[in-house]
Amino acid sequence: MSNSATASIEIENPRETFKEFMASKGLRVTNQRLAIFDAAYEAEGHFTAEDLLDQARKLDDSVSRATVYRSLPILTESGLIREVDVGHDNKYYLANRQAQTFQAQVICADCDHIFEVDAPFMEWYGKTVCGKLDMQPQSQRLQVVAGCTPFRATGVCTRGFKTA
Amino acid sequence: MSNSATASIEIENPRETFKEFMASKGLRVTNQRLAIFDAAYEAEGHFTAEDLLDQARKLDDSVSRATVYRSLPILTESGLIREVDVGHDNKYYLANRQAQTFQAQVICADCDHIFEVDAPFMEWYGKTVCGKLDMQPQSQRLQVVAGCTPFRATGVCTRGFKTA
DNA sequence: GTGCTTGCAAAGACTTTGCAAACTT
DNA sequence: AAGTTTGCAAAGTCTTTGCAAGCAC
Repeated sequence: MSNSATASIEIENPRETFKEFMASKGLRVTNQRLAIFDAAYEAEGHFTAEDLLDQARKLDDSVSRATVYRSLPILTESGLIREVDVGHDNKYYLANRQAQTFQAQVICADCDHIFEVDAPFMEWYGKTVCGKLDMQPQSQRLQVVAGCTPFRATGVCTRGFKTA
Repeated sequence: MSNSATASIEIENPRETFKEFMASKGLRVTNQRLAIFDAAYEAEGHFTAEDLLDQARKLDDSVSRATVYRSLPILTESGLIREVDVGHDNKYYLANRQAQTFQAQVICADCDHIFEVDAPFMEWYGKTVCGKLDMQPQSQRLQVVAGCTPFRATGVCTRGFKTA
């Protein structure tokens, strides 16, 4: 799926990077923050704040919901996780294992799974449109909601994501 | 800004169209629903549910917040208004005066104004990506958050949108 | 008259915040 | 020791919902 020439620099040691980020910002390295970080990087795909709380508590049962909500902005600011807002529902988050460039999302209307897809032209688009408006792009997002052809034909989610 | 070949069919009589839509769905034509519709079409640009409540009450002071929230899905389903979800904050809505095709949004990071921009290639993009995933596109959105060059240079919003 | 709609107020869902205790540096 | 950070619970924001009265058809 990702066979473009898009640069995709692997982040070597994300946990250390996170500690260094906190140190550089004068933030303290607490067990709760590390548990939340670890939980985020253990996750396979996208997760919500609530998912993250559940997983972080398995690593450190003192983690509270408040701390998760207070940590998410730190994690996103560090670039180690990305926020993915698909609207309507909650916000989703995603470990940024590769320092990815421009990604679009395809949201399955049948199983709600979120697919991440490279979309390098988003950068060009942002610059082009903003140039006309005398503005400077800061971020962009592109999302497609789509029905799953095999699911609708067979009634089964052949990709292994549950049907709800 | 909108000089593409995009088809842009003007809706002749939106108010009648709305009444017909309700009749066809077996929904009753109430004063409240009409006031909400009228308020939506009086609005210049984007508005929130709360904005709509305020304006609709000027036309019919019996309109309640609950009815606004209950009417918004009807209005969007009829195609007479569009929902624009820029994430984070509330949802915004917009009278669909022209039956517009594919539009992207540019959100000003300085004054929060939402610019609507034609982006016909979104359709192509949705089809292309979904084809690879064996899916069928239902809707798509493209949004760019951008800083305002003149505002940052002069400290004044030269477009006339307030500074916050 | 029938039953969809309404306003009200309460409930929900998700997130933020005040405060004293606990912890990092 | 100094000052952040934490958990808890309460508060906040936006939206939805139960119910009896009211209105469109």
